[in-house]
Formats: sequence, C-alpha cells, structure tokens
Amino acid sequence: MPTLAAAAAPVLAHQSTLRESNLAVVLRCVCASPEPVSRAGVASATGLTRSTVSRLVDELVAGGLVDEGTARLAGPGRPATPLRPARRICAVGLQVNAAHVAARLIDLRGEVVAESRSEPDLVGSDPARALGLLGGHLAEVLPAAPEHGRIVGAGLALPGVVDASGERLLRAPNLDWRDVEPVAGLRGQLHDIPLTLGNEANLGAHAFAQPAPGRRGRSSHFVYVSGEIGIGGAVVTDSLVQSGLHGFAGEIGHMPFRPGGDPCPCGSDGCLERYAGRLAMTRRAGLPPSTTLAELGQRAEEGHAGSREAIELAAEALGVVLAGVVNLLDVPTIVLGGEIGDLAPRIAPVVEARVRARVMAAGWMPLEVCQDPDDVAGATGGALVHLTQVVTSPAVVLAAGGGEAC
Amino acid sequence: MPTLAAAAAPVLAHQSTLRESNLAVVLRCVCASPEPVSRAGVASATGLTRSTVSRLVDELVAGGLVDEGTARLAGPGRPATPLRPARRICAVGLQVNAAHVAARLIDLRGEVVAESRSEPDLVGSDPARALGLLGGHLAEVLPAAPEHGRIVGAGLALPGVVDASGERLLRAPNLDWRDVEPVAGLRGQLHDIPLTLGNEANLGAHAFAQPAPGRRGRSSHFVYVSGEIGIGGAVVTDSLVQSGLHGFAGEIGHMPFRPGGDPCPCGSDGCLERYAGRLAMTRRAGLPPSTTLAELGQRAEEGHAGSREAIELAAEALGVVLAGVVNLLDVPTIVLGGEIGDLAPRIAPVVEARVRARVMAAGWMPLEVCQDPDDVAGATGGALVHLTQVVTSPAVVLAAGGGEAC
DNA sequence: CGAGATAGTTTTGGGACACAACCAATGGAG
DNA sequence: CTCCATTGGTTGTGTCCCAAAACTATCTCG
Repeated sequence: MPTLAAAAAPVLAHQSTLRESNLAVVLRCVCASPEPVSRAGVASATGLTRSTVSRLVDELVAGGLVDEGTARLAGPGRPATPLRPARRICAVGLQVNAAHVAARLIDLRGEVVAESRSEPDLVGSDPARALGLLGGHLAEVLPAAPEHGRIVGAGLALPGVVDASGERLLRAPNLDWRDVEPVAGLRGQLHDIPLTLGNEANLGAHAFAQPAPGRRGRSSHFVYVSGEIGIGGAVVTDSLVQSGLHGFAGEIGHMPFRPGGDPCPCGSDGCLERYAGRLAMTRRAGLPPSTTLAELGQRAEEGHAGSREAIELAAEALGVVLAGVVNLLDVPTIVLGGEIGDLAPRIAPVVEARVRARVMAAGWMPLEVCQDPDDVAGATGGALVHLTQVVTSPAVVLAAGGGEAC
Repeated sequence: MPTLAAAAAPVLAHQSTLRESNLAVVLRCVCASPEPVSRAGVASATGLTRSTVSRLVDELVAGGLVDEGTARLAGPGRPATPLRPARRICAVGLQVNAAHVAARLIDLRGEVVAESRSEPDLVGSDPARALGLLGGHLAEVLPAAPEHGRIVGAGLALPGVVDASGERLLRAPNLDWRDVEPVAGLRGQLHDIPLTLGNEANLGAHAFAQPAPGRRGRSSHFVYVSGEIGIGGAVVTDSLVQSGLHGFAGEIGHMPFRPGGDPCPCGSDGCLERYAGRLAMTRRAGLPPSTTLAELGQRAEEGHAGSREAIELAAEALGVVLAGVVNLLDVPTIVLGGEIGDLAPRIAPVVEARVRARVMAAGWMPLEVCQDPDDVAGATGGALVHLTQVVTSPAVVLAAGGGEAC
C-alpha cells in the first residue's frame, strides 16, 4: 500500500553494506531485549538463519560489543548461551543548564555506571567557570569506566541553539552565553573522546524515546516539553527526534499563546514561555525568581493564591499551545520534562483536558500527558545518542578496533 | 558524527534485498535527472560499477520501467544510449473538494498525460453525486493511457481526515461528509487499480516536495498551507510528508491564533481558520460566501475596505501561527497552496515579515514564503504517491509483471 | 537411560557485485 | 582519409555474504 512515508531515498548497497546492515540488525535485537537472548532467539526474531546469526554474533563478541554469559538459559533442549550488550562500551553524558551541572557514564545496556552532579546558579555565568565545574564532574566519572573499556563519545546538553555541526553553541538566553565552543575547554579531560553538543530538550526527548540504546520507549510519537527557566521542547516521530533542517527545531517556548501579549526577549510577544516558564510563573505568583517549580507547587498546595493562579495560567497556556502541536503533528503523547515535570502531577490532568477539548481528531486518537522522571535527561540523552550510534553502525566501532582501552 | 537522526531502525537484508535496493537506486537516478542519462552516467552518479548498472538497467528495461531511446547522446567517445523513465507506467490522481472535481493521469516522468475537471459546488453535497462526477472525469482520462501501458494505482485527495488504512474518509467538515468509503463507488471504472485516499493538503505537499517521481522539489523542509473554504496543511521534512501516527497530521487550520476568540465548529475557538479561511474572510469583508479569494483580492485591489481588512487580518494570523510552526520545526520555507495561493502575491511579503519578526533563529536561517501554482495539487500528489512507490520499490512492479496491458 | 527438543556449527551452494579485460563507436588530429 | 584517443557498454572471473541442510551438543522429560 503506497504511503507518504515510503519515499525515503535508498542508498547504494555493496555486499559489505549488507553485512553491516545485518550486524546492526543483530546488535539491535540483542540491545532491544531487556532479558538476555540466545543466538537462536535472535535468529527467530530477525528472520536471519541461525548460521548467519552465529557468524555475526561471533564477530560482535570478538569486537567486544556483545558479552557472552557463562550461565546457561534453561529450558527444554540444549541450553543457550545468553547474549547481552557489552558493559565495556560506554558513553559520557554531560549537561549544563541554569541550575544543573552533571556528568553521567552510561554503558551499552543503558545502565548508569557513574554519575556526578551539582546544582550551582549559572544564570548569566561565565562559560569558563561552568565548563570548569563540568570538567570536575567529568573527571570524577571517567575512572568508573570498566577495565579495557571503551568510551565511544560524549554528548553535552545545553539549553540553547546549537549549530548544525554540533560543535558550537550559538545562543543560550538563560545562561546568557553566545558563541561558545566547549570542546576546547574540555579537551584536557576528554583526550580523544569525540564531543558533540545538543539542545537539552532534543537530547532529553531522545532519551525518552530510546531509554536504552536500540530499545524503544513507551511512546514513539510525542512532543517533549522541557521546562526550566525558559521552555524548550522537541518533537519525536517514529522514535526519532525531529531536529529540523538546521537543528534549530523544538523552540516550543516561543510558540504564540497570546500574540500581542507579554513581550518576550526573543523579540516576539505572547510566547508560551511568558506564561509557563519558571521566571514568568514565579513573577506572577509574587515569589522570588529563584523559587523552584516544586516550591511553587508546594505554595499552591498550601493555598497561596498567586501560586495557584500562576499554575492555572501556565496549564491553560500549555494546553492551548500543545493542542496546536497535536493538531499539526498527530502526536498522541505529551511528555513534561525538566523542572516542569515536577508540576506534572498537578497540571497534567488540566493540560490533558485542555488539549482534548481543542484537538480535531481527539475522538479518534488516544491522548496522554505524562512526566519524564529523569531530572538530567539531557545528559542521559547526550550519552545515549553516541551509544545509539554504535547500535546503528556497529561496523564503525569494530573497524576502529573495539579493543582499545580507555 | 553521531546525530539524532541517525537512529532509524535497520531492516533485515538478504541478497535479494541488495538487488532490490540497487534497482531502486538506479531507477531513482534515471528519474531524478531531467535530462536522459546513459548507463555510464548512472554508474558515475551512483558509485556502482558500469557492469552492475548495465545488468540492473537491462532488468528495468525488460520490465518496462525504463525506456531506451533510439537517438544517441553526442559527445566525445562512443555515443550513449539515452535512458528515460518509461511513459507506459502511469498513475491516476483524483481530487474532490468543495469547489473542484478532477482526474489526472500522470506518467513515470511526472508529465500529465490527460486531465479532466469541473468546478461544481459540493458544499454539503451527497457523496454519491460527487463520486459520480469524479467517475465521469476518471472515465475520460483512462483511455489516454498509452497502449500496453500499466496504471499502477490511483490516489484520491479529499479535504478531510482519512483513516490510517487509506480506505475511509472519517470526516470532511466542508463537504459535510462522514464515514465515506469511495472505493466501492468507483470500482466500476477502476477495475483492479488500487485506490488510496489521502488528505488533500498532505498530497499537495507531497507533489510540491517531489514534483516528479524520485525528483526533489525546490525545498526539502517546508510547511504547506492549503487554503480553500477551510485551511489544511502539511509538514514536510527531508522531502517526506509527516503524516503522524494515525495519519491525522496537518490540521494547521485549527492551531490557535486567538484562543478565546471566534468559536470554531471544531469545538475550539480562535483557530487560524476563523481568520484566514475563505469563509471567515468573505464574511469579514461583507461579501457572499461564494466569493473566491481571487475575487476578494481583486476587490481589495479596487479599494474595498472590508476586503483589505480581511486580508490583513488573515496575513497577520498566518504570520503568527506559521512563526510558531517554524520555531517548532525549523522549516525555512512556507508554501501557500490551493485557493489561498491566489492571494500569495499580495500576502506573501506580509506573512514573511511577520514570521521573520517572531522566529527565534531568524538570524541564522533563510525564510521564504512561496506559492504552489498547481490548483489541483491534491490530485497530482495522489498520482505521484503511487509513482514514487514504483521508484522506491521497482522490484514489486517487476515481479507483478510490468507487461500487463491496462 | 533413551527419546525428543532445542542450540549452535559446519558444509555446500547460489546470488550479487567488484574488477579487469575487451569490444564498439564516434570525434578529432594530422 | 586514416589513425588514435576517448568514452560507452559487455563479458568473464573472483570474492563476499547469506540460505539451506546436515550434523553435533546438551538438556528435559518420561
């Protein structure tokens, strides 16, 4: 059946492409399963023959991408050797935003091997100072890498616009940074580990879409709202983050809620961020700007009228804007992440009701508003992007000699 | 360099997959070029060897998907035999909306072989009557298929929500249709040609993204606005229409412009359509609802104050809403299609200025508002979807025996 | 303890592409 | 007009990769 989506451009295929593709199929199958699987299990899951799977798995084991367990999987018939993603393959996730600095080491199983973080106030900070802090956390985390391990990359999540090459931060309004290239500042700790930059919300969304390398999350089509001081966002379709032609996609905080309303530093007015961003909400509630959204929720709980009104207006604004997004993109799930996730138990039902009332196809589709519990989702996503890359193109890692120690 | 987009799931590959993939590569190369190409040209463009290309081309020629010309391509060295997409492969594009009924026959070169159309008023019409009209146009167009030709499919564009299977129209507010299955009504004319349904704006956007099968249009990332009585839309990223999880994506007409404003039959209020849809504009201008947008533009030209105001408000609304879309998705191009395209010369500069003023990354990205000149773009897209499918999976057509006459 | 079942390996075969040598046909230099 | 350089296209050989089937290994169940 012809569909609009079936038109992706094919790529030239050699025979080696075939092997690379099937290596990826096998590795993904191993990674996708939460339980260890056998060679035969991979074969029946993928449709490849047992002999082919065996050869590909041997190659992955030799390259250090897959671990063969010693215990056997019981059951009738010959017991199977369990296969799991290798622990020795790791990636680093880094995050700097106005309130967090964090470093995480995550392995190919998607497990957090080590973590180091702090909560300084970095509004209007000097990039060098922040990167110094980050370097400290990084240095704490790196030694946790397994012996003979290999760190395939590092991903740094930043609350701003990153250029397409993934090397330069163009602008981060809430940090008041412009044109920062963090690679240089971190080279000392990173040695030869490649560092890529990404927008915090985009990376958080990636982590929610694929909570472990090669594994699908609970939703494949969603819009992710990352609320901190401002509001970022990301659109995920078919488990892939839509980052746009230049990588600038996701500025949901600057979609219009009340055009002609509150002026916004972005140059526009009535932006969502002016109603549902932390700064706007605390100001409306009559609380100091350093108040966290969790505290704001607490105050509302206690009956503080200003806080209640601020939260109600924020939920209204989110509902209106997100309904527009759902109408435009047919995404049945809305994920609240970052600090605004802390308000989710309070506002999710309201947002959901508002959205449902304004969505054309609400009668034919499910709708759900949920929370991303990871409070450094950007860092998690930064590591997972590199690990997902390994699952997608295992041949690259194999060729690079998976045996290098770190 | 790891990117967010690189995570697409690989598919099991046999050796036959390899051949199918390379067949598609070769056919796409032939189709993508506006000029005839030689086997050697395909080889150098794709990276395949001349021998491999030769074998694949022979197969495509034998299957009737590619024509070998008799004239020779001049130049130094041995003259080449020119290759072109076969004329005998065709698809039918159909369209029904409130003001148009049309049928088009398009061949694998993307050329319109035959067309038949009428402009009845179908607001609140009986589906059977409209489908009867459509059947008439279809019957006029089918005999134009080349001798021994093969019609690979038919695509019907409708101004409403189509279910995921592409067989049922769930709701078309402007026609006042619900739960219509046009396949049955057209089976008489269609014989065994498979019919798929699609949203008019989605199909129009597809035609703009890929004006001929396998050929890329002037823009790969854009938002398409199809303005008729109401307003539909579509989002295209990387030359692919984003149709959403259930195929409902693109309801840009019901994104919020002034939440709390004009109530909309969709159940919401302040929707874009209430300010930039034809019905809303004519009412505001104080003209009869049957006034076309071209006429409205004419009246404004002549100094009619109501028309001017209506157009200004529509441009304002489009600017605000589209700026939000650009912020969300980082699409540098906005395409005005359908009837609202007739107003493009008048409103495009205003819309562009409004958008530019509200887009965060406007300083780092180009922005352009342009017009889709095709006034039955939905029909064109309906046919192109099927033809694009042939380019993407030529093996399917070859296996089905391309030799069947129609 | 043996039969059945399941896991994994080895062997053989076929399909597809790369490579290289070869044939074909034209334009241009002399 | 002849010859040669140049490019287009074909043919034959080798290599890579997967499928199919036969074979071995090891456990569970009766």
